[in-house]
Amino acid sequence: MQEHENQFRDFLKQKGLKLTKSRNLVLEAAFKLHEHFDAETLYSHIRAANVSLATVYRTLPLLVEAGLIQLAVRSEGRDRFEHILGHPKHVHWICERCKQVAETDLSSLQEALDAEAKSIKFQIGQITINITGLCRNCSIDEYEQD
Amino acid sequence: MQEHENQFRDFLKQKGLKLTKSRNLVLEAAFKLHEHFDAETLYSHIRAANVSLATVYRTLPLLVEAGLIQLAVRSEGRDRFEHILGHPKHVHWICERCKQVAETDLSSLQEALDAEAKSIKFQIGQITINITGLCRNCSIDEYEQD
DNA sequence: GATCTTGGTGCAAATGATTCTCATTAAGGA
DNA sequence: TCCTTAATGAGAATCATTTGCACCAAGATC
Ligand SMILES: [Mn+2]
Ligand SMILES: [Mn+2]
Ligand SMILES: [Zn+2]
Ligand SMILES: [Zn+2]
Repeated sequence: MQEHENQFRDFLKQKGLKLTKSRNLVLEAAFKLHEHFDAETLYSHIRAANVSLATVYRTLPLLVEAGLIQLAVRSEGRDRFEHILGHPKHVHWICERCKQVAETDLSSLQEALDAEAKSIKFQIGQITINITGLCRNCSIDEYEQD
Repeated sequence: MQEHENQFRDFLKQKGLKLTKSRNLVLEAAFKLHEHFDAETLYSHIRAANVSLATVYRTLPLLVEAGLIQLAVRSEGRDRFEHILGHPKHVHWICERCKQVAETDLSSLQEALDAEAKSIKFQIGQITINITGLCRNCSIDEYEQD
């Protein structure tokens, strides 16, 4: 039994919700993927098991509330998530030109954020640090174009 | 003539776009408001001048590209923006319970981010740091509830 | 394990923010 | 002032996400 399964079960029990076959499939799909995913992607991985897209949409916020996944970015009009467990906090560097998303460790910023949170007495749930701009390749291209 | 007007005019000229009455009204509305705003809000402030909602939506990305405004948060399904000029970079502390958004200065993090950017040769455009969780009041409430 | 209560599910229709189409207008360079 | 062409208003179209509803299945109880 994986840790995320335990965590989800505990979360549901504590909320008086049921652990269903469909919810479990959504969870498993989310942890099988190791990149950002949207609802449709998750759905494509489990539709064969007769899980509806609506249920995927209904389960996603549960996983977020359980602290298992989080919204990573929103691109092309769709919300893209990523699982959290086993995936250390990171910064997203989003290239506006090629749309690629790079990640770097967040630890160098963590301390400053925690201090700030403490001073305003804010209880941190999730941290999103997304930086848009030009990746190395694309800023080189820009230069050459002029 | 305000600085944002100059900046917008220059941006448009450099892109070969026209400075129209409607675009100017959108710009002015965005800088008259000093909180986060969505397209509909902007629209409500200038609809009397016969500016269409479509034009508001068309102008918003121009203002973003011009570096005059940026996406602040997405809440209740709507994109909310904020103007940048005269509004130093800041972190958003978003309470999941009361939905209030507090802001703190970003300068303590700026240095670490710049160093990181330099090392991966990423040219920073905009920085979004949004932290969700519980604000002081709401975390007190949670405690009392149990 | 059978029963019961209640939330969960699939499916299809609804919603709503954002985008697009198109006929008409107006920047702004010549 | 004239001309070219992008921009605009109005409304229709998109499409990710949400909902309503009739049936189903967790999981608590006995
Ligand atoms: Mn990520
Ligand atoms: Mn802000
Ligand atoms: Zn790139
Ligand atoms: Zn709060």
